Parts: sequence; structure tokens; C-alpha cells
Amino acid sequence: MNVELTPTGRVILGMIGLGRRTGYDIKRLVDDSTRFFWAASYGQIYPELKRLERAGLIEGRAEPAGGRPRRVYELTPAGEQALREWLTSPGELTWELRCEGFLRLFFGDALEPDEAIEHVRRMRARHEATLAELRALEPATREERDELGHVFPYLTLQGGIALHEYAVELCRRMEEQLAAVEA
Amino acid sequence: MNVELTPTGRVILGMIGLGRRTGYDIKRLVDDSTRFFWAASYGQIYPELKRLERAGLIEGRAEPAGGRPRRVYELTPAGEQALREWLTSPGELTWELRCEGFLRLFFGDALEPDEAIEHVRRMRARHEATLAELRALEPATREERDELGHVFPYLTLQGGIALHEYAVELCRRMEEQLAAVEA
DNA sequence: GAAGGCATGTAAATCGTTACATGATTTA
DNA sequence: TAAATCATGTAACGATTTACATGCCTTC
Repeated sequence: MNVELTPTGRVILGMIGLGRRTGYDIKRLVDDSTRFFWAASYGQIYPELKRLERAGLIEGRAEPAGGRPRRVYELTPAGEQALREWLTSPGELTWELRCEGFLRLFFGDALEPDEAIEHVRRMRARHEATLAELRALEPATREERDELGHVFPYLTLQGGIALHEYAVELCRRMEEQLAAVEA
Repeated sequence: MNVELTPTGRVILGMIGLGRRTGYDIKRLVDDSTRFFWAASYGQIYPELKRLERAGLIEGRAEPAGGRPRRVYELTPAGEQALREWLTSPGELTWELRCEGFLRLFFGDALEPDEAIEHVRRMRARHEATLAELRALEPATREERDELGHVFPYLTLQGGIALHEYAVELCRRMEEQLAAVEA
């Protein structure tokens, strides 16, 4: 067995594992949840759905019957197994960050002191904005936990909030440090 | 003016801004510093060096003369200006994370309780390993600060260390939380 | 003289975003 | 009836990794 999942295949399989879904659903769900640590776009999702179906991991059913034409997918037994295998596989956990804030900060010696402080302020604003988005997701995620018993999306959201809160604090400390040096 | 820099072009320009460099140098420097928030590979670096030179932002000089043949680049005045323009430009700061640890955690409801705890333990180990790598970079980065006056790479490293320390703490708290629920 | 680090590069494959095209249904 | 949302998809482009190829120089 041991089907190799593509990066996007992983989110899709996981999302369908949480319930029957259309490609559109998956995109919306990703945008409202995993986006902050794992994004996906239509250009990836729809082709990947077809690949996963050809591989026998998911099965789609057309659901026209009066309503809008849509194709709803669910996991096959093989798909359920592949999902579990991935979730428990011992391979390295990829961790990749692309953060322009940190990159610009790294090159901060090319800036005037006040420009550098201003930059850190912008980094902080960036994290504060993300924080606001995350906090806005809290009610719906809690509801999902209470009503569907999905506790891990909520736990994950709490973790994300904590991390960005810490990042905000860290920026504030850097601002103070830089201001002290300038004075 | 306002030359559009590609993502990889940014690191390259910044790195050359810190001193004359070959493509090989840049790759090593990136691997020892920005990699944790901005990676780059040979397949990007060498073609991008040529593009930047064609665009007039950097200038390479062959330095054979007995030693190994190498091509050393430095910023042109236009390159210096483009670097400063980028560093102070008001555009959105990209922040993209691809973290399989969080992704698997998000789907943790498909796991047994002890499997989920084990996963968080692995996430923590992951951050601890990164932390060890970052701490190993401290002496050299401090030296660079003291001898070349590059204070921002050091500041950035401190920030990275703090963030991963916090992530480790966060994992520990999650482990406790999950263990409490199980009991 | 073998191994390891210095040095430059390319080709192919993969991965991902953006923009576009299309059209149905629901709600204001 | 207009706007918003649901819904599916593709093409083009851009970004990135991986693997390969090559060869010099220094150190053991």
C-alpha cells in the first residue's frame, strides 16, 4: 500500500475525513482554518481531487437532483487508511516559513535606526492583523467542537492565537530595545 | 525606477549588500541564517544572479588569477537603491507558514488520544531540534555583530530562538492538556 | 592519491498562485 | 432584477526543489 500523498493531497484527504465535501467546500474550509499553516488554491484542489479519486482514495458522487450541480466526495476505506497512515507516519514534519518581516529585519543594518523601528512596528501590526483574523474564527470553531466533537481544530486555533500573541509581544520588546539603543 | 525584485532576488540583493559574495557564498550564508524564515536553492540563486546583473543591480567580477575560478558580485549604485527601496517599501509583508505538525494536529480527531499526544511530542522535538541549530549559530553571529557591526542578523537570531522556545513551551502545555483529558 | 570542501551551473520535475471563463441559484 | 454566493474548472505563469554534471584546490 503506502500511497504517496502530495502536499495538497494531505489537506484534501484530511478535510474530507472531517465530512463529505465539494471542492468549493474544501477551499472555503482551508481559507477559514488551515490557511494559517497550510494553504491551498483552486488550481491545486480540483486537479488533486481527480487524482485522489483515480487513486481510489476518495469517491465523488454527482448531486444535481434539482439543486446546483456539485460533486460531493467522501473517503473510501483505502482513503481512510491512507489518512491514518499519513497522520501517524514517522517521516520528518516539514516546517517552512516565508516571512518577509524577518527577512527585512535581517538586513536592517542598511536602514536608519528610526526606519528599523518603524519596520518592527509594521511586523507587529502584521501579527496583530492575523491575530484579529484568528480570533474571529473562534466562535465558529468552538461551535464545531461542541456540536460535532471536533476538538483538534479548536486546539490548533488556540495554539495559533498563542503563537501570534507571543510574536506581537516579541516585536514590542524589539521596538523598545531599538529605541533604547538609539537614545 | 522601482525595479520589481523576485522573491529570491530579495535575499540575494540583501546578502550582497552585507558584503561582496559569490553564488556559493550566498547559498552557504542563507543556509546558516535566513533559511529559517527565507530559503533559497542553487537552482534559484545562479540564474537570479545573472538576471540581477542584466538588470544592472549587481556587478560580477571574475576572480581567477591563480586561485579557484569564482565570480564575485557587489551592488551597483542602482542595486543599493533598489535594496533600500525594498527594505522601506510599504507593500504587504508576506507571511507564509507550511507546518505539517500543525496540519496533522488539526486532523487529530482521526487519531487515538495517545497517538495525538505522541504527535505533539514529535512537534516539540522538531522545535527543539531547530532550537539547537539556531543556538549553534549564536557564537558566529555574535562575532559578526562585534567585528563587522552587523547587529540585525544577531537580533533576528535572538528573535527566532525566542519564538521556537515559545513553541516548545506551547507543545508542552498541549501535551499536558491532552493527557489531562485522557485521564 | 583520496576525501572533502569550494565553485558554477543546468534540466527536469514539482508545486503553487493568479487570472480567466462559465453558469446556476439564492437573496435583497 | 441585480448582486452575492455557490460551484467547477483550466491555462499561463511563476517559484522552488532535486538531481545531475563538472572540475579545481587543499588537506590528510
